[in-house]
Amino acid sequence: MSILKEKEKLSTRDKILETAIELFANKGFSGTTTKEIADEASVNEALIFRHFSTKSDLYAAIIEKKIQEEPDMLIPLKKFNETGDDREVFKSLAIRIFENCGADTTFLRLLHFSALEGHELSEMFFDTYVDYVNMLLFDYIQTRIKDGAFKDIDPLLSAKAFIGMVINFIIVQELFGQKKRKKANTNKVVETFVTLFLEGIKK
Amino acid sequence: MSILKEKEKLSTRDKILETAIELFANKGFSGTTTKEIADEASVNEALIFRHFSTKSDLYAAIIEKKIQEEPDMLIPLKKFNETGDDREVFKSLAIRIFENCGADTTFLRLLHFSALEGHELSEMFFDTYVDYVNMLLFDYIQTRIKDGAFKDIDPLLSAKAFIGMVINFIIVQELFGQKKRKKANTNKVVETFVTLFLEGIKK
DNA sequence: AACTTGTAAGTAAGTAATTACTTAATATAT
DNA sequence: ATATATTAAGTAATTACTTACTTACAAGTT
Repeated sequence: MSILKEKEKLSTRDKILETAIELFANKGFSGTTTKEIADEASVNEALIFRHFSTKSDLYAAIIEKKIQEEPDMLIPLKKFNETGDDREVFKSLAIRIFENCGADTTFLRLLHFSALEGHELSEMFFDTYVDYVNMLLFDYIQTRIKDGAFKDIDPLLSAKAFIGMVINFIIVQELFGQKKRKKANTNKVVETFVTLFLEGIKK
Repeated sequence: MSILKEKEKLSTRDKILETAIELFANKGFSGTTTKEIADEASVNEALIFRHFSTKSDLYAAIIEKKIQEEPDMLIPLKKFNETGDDREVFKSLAIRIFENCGADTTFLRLLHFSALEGHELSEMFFDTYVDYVNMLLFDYIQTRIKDGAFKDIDPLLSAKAFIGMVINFIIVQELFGQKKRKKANTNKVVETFVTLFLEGIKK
């Protein structure tokens, strides 16, 4: 396995972390045992507790790591002011979200498990991603309303509407998605959502 | 507690079921112990296994029960043909979804936990609710396109877009929602979403 | 009424396996 | 030689689930 080969190069601590990320994302916190993590990482179980004092600490370290990783999902939003093309802005945002959440379910599953299982860092996790995207898009929409390009509609709700269309589509496909269900053409989905939204909000 | 008083009237089997629903919804399958269920239901732990041969069987019984309960979320969609008012149709659907998912998080949490934890009945659970609503709305939109009232846009994607806006809003508020975060005015949210969507899809 | 019988409801105490976590000894590297 | 990495073998507590026993209650027979 290429994954194993990569892991052999990693430090013990990182082997534990990477394996734990996979397992916690797949089975949640209480569904994952420390023995399982150790076996999967080919590491003695006691080493987990040498690096992280408790199982909860390991979980917290994982979420903190995910929080600190600059989510490049947010990059296109920072270039908002540079372009005047609404369609391009919303398209690139949607595509970024698809690439970030759709390609690998680990992130989405981790985020959902942490919320459902009520982890203390779940709130921060959520704020870093979902809330932050909402605020950036909120700013953009507000500006375009002031420009007179968009209708005088609640900018935060509009932002949530657009994000909701995209995110929920991905969640249904990736989190609830069955094997048999065929994946949709991302480009067509994005085009349709952006058209629908812009036709609805443009003056 | 009124809940406890109600439970006293229930049969042992129903006491177990109701308590298990609460606990599985709050802490997931692997996060809930049979002893916990027994204690919370004021029932001897052995009785759980008299009624359900395994913990998994109990979980399956719960999901099956939820699946069989006619979801009244779907009622307004069946009256689609009776009215010609698009705005009223989408508004009543959105309000229904808010009432069904927003009032009590039990259902949403159960649905999400079952998907994340990969329960065998999760797929059927999903189809009964999410997929079914999608199909009903898909039919309506398709009809309105043929009527010439809506643009010639992909009807399934449009349906998913609208449902996505609403559902994701509720999920963020109820599943990820923190105590401090103030709940939005449901009516305003629905009005904004329906306006946005209809302006986008109407010819 | 009294007694037997059958069946379901309920319980206390146990099972073996697994849990998160520890300890104390050993290997390795500097 | 000193510090660090790694390990086998433990710990007490908890897990899902079982066993063997008692109680409750209704039906049938005398």
